[in-house]
Amino acid sequence: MTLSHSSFPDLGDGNAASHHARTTRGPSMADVAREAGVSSQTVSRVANGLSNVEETTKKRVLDAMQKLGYRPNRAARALKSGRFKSIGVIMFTLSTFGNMRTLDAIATAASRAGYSVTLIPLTDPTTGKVSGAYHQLREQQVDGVVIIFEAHLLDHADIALPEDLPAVVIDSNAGSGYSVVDTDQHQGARLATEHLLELGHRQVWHIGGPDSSFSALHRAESWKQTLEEAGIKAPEVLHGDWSAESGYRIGLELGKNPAVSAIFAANDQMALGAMRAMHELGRAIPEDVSIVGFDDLEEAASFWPPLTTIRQDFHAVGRLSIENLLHQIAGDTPARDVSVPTRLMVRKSTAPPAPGRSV
Amino acid sequence: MTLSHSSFPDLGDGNAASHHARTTRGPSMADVAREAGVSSQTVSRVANGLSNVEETTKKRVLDAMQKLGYRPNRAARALKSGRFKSIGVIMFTLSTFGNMRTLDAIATAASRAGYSVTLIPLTDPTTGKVSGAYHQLREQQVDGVVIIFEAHLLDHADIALPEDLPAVVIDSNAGSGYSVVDTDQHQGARLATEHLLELGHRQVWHIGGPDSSFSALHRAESWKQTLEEAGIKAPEVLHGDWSAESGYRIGLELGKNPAVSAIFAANDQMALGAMRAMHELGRAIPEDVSIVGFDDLEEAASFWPPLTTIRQDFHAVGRLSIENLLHQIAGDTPARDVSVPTRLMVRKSTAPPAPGRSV
DNA sequence: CTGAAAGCGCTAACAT
DNA sequence: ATGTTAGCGCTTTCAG
Repeated sequence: MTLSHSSFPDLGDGNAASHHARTTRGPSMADVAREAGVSSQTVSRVANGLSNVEETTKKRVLDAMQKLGYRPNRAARALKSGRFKSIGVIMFTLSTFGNMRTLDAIATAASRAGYSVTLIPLTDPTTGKVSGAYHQLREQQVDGVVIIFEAHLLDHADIALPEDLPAVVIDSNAGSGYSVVDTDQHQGARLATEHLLELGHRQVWHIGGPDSSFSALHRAESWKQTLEEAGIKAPEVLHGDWSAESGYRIGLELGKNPAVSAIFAANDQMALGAMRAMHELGRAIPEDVSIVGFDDLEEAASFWPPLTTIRQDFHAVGRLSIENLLHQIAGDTPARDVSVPTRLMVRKSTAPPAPGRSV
Repeated sequence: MTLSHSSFPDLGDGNAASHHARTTRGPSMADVAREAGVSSQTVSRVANGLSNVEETTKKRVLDAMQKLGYRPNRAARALKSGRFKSIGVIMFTLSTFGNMRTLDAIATAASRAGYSVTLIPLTDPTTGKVSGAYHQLREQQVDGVVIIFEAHLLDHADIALPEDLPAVVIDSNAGSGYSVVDTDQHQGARLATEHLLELGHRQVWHIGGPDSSFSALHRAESWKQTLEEAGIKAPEVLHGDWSAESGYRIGLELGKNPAVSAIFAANDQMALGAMRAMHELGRAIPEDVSIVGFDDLEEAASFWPPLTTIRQDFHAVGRLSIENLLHQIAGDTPARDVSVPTRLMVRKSTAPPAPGRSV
């Protein structure tokens, strides 16, 4: 592996040892134009891939660009055109598995389309409050934004976007006026619940996310509905906070009740916590109690026992968000709401109930 | 929760229903200047917080800004000044816990300093190859870059940076000419190994990361050295690929050997995989074999049993990178290399060896 | 198909 | 302490 500084093609001399860095400017269109013996206009046309340039001229320009190592100046382009080839990502926290997967996909899809991605952290680190996103955005110079929600952090937040700024929200239920891209929470929760029911369990308990989260809400709703369609009255939702710790706490309660044979946790972390509780309580998984998670973390297959869970396609969510946003930027009207299906991953944490153990 | 479009302060009329969005431009310095009855230069001075403006004038300008809802145009500023108030983050994959945590800290620290963060995905998604970072960067308009390494992906990559571009590399051993900020891998691995030794284990096996990774290399070196200092000849390193799956595979081998009573895995995922292997093999943790990880994932405390591991302070790594980079951008010469210490988190996966079991 | 002119919004350099 | 001038590198508009 090497990692080396390389000098600029057009600079043979030593460093300026100046105080403020980045004094160097690369070649401009004018330089290329001079080199190629054309007007800078023509260079611009070539740079933007416009059609009406003769082949031979085009080649001359391209050669000149190559020779000088020309790179367009985005600032100048933005200043003039009002477009930035940049999309902003507004998020509250990066440190969740789903968000980072999604961001990864966003970055990849955006870069493929020639857009750069700017992170816009919304919580003002100094005050801890959500601060004027609106103003931030006017300043940030982006052509559109993707908003990744952490609903439970948002109770008191108004995110007011400039009216003409294309936006996509990644979260179910974002409300008025926005394109929404999200995992199909309903379908996922139904898959999980039906799996347990089909195994022969007569009741399924649910460890839910915080009740301020829309994803959590939808998963709980769908779990309840699936149960009711099977003629089962759903028990109360036990609300965790997505953390393994909270799943552990709730799992301890649930585990003490011998009637509990099947648990659907709203994410893999809480499922992990619940499994730990069962281990401590001496309840065997899956013999005594079956557990299903949601997300399919990388590690879920290595939990003990390997966790049956619902796989979310975060990559698709990210990719489709950008697709949608790019359409909006181009002035098209894309599909308003996009729902990404999930898949049930059956592993070792679920099995039919032990005979005579369930209610 | 509300999420609403808000109209521009200076626009009362309806939408233009135009094709290409973002036709609206906010008020410029000239507008503010007119409103306040001063020259746009004075507005610029106020906007940049320069000292030499009279209080009353300053207030007039501030009021005008407020009234018009003025926001500076970064593109114009960048075009003129050659500085962008933006830092680039070059990374190969977002989808690891550590990288994400680090990125989070970077975004926070940068934003606090008034810098925005631009993601620069280095692997060209279309070709899958590492493509001209150099050119990307010249185009991206950033004042500096933080490079987050995944060394094992980098075997054939030359990252050539413009010579005068401030840069910080997050990885031990990055080589020539760069500021390096990283977790103190040596200290961490020593902590882990010593912990096992102090418990009374006579030998410690090591599940290492891929041998193309510098972090993995350093952890392995330090493990070996610690062992040798205790008069123990270290066994061969078993190389995984950071995944839980690889830890499981290696754990299966290790577990079959009754002499193995203590394992140090180079990350928590591999430790998790090794634990799964022990469970399947019927080797009790920690009674039969002790396991130590590295990273301290959020979930590590909820593994079964809760994992003893080395906590990395990713947040500090991110924050210090930005600190260092900002110094460079300002023209100062910051500390060249920064090492962030780790902490041993003792949980339930380690214990003294069962009597008569170790070699 | 190509070029000339104008100006996007800002700041650096020089007046006053 | 404030204003004037010039121009960053590009694209848009209009002429040829």
